Amino acid sequence: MSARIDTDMDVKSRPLAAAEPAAPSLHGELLTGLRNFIVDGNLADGARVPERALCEKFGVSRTPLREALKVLASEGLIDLLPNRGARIRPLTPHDIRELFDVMGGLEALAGRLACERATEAEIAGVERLHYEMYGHYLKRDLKGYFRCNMAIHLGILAAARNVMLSSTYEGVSARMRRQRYAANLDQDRDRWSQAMREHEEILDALQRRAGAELGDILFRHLRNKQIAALDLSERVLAESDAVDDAEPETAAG
Amino acid sequence: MSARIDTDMDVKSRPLAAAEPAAPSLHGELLTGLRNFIVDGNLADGARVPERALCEKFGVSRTPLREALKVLASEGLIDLLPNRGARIRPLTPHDIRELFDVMGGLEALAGRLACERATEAEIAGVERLHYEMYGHYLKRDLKGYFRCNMAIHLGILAAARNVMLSSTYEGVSARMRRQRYAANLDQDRDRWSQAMREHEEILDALQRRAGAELGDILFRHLRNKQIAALDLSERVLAESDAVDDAEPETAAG
DNA sequence: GACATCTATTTTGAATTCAAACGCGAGGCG
DNA sequence: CGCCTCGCGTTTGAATTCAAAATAGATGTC
Repeated sequence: MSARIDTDMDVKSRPLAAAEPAAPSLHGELLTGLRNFIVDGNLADGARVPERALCEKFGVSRTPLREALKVLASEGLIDLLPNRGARIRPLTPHDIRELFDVMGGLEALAGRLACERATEAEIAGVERLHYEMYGHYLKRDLKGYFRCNMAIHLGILAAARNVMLSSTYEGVSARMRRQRYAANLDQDRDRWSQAMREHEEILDALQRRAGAELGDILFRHLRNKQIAALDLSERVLAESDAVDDAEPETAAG
Repeated sequence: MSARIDTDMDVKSRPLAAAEPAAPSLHGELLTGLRNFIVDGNLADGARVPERALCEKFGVSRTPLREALKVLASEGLIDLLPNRGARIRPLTPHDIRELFDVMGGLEALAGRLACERATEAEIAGVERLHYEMYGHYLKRDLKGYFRCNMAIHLGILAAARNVMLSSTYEGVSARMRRQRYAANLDQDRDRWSQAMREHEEILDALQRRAGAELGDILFRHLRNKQIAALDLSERVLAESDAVDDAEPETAAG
């Protein structure tokens, strides 16, 4: 349980230090900047989004800023309460479960498509990263391990050659990135070696171009990550999720 | 060939008939209304989105309308060209392929989750719909068939109990709905009976709660739909998609 | 007669403005 | 003493305004 779990703390009280004087406001510049600002955790969970302050920070008036907020709300990063402004959307354990499952579905899809479309070079690239990651695993180098891990998943995503998948993935990824449950693999050796074994299977299936199989492995891989992450987050938050399986959801309105 | 393929025709010349005087503009009302307006095909592919006219139609000023346009652009329904306004985003065959694959991934995920979480009643509901659909198939009742088909897929989605999955699905679904390649099943008996057989497998796997298997079937089901749709769309458009496999996509920026 | 250039009008993007809703605090009441 | 109500400043949501960019039209040239 390292630092970096602050769910409600001082983060928000930071005076929004005036960064660069804001570039000439290229079309999507503001949106991206604002999204990064939020994803990077500069605002605490549930905190009000200070419209005024952000206008100054980004050097724009409220009109374009509110446009960006609307987009971020549609992406699920913030909540927009009528007449009560925007707040950072806090993720409940239930939300996290959902996000991991969706992520698992997207990873599975990426794996399947990658098996159909990856070039030999791309597969070789993943293989190289895999062994590099294995090295980090042996040395218990968590940082290097994570870097390779992410590169592998991004490599598979890229090999899937599907722009819409990539952008959907990026959206989900952004929401998860806000959390940073830097899975405590170094504490939990079993999980780490299990993850490593799963990665062996991933590489194997990719090399055999066994799409359905790879998809299945990737989904389960994410499931296991989810379990580890929730285990951690629940241990930390000790926040019951009673409402969880309550609402059957009528889906697509 | 039936009607309803108009890709470029008179649709746009419609004078934007002033509909209802626009409700009291509940928070997301405008956005939803505008999205439906576009999804329903009231504007032709590539057509300019007439800001001014829509303001009148919905009874709002340009500010909230532009906010809505930004959101729709982020959803991929329209393109927003700097200083040149919004246009309806036309889907190339390449886009359609991507959409179908993503849809397949989402359906697969829904199926997998449904196997974990569906109640017996929900499975029974899908079973009922399945046999009703089979009846329509025997009678060659395309309309009834489609209705049941959609209900089955929505039923599985609902049983997956994942709000984020549902909303992602809805987003993709909306983009596809604009196309309406009312798959010419009545022309293509082979495809129709193949689809019916696939649905037998879907029901079977769901009843056995065989998640991975159901996911696989659903993905392939969508793949086959994709092939049929593209076959149709390409036959109609005769539009080459040369750029297709060109751009490897660096994914997640 | 076709093409290029310059001007007027329209459209876009963003700031400003304005009314309504909210939230906080003081004062009044039970 | 605690709770409720009223009023004031602040914040929000949306219309209006304004400058810059683009489009269309007119004019001149080759």
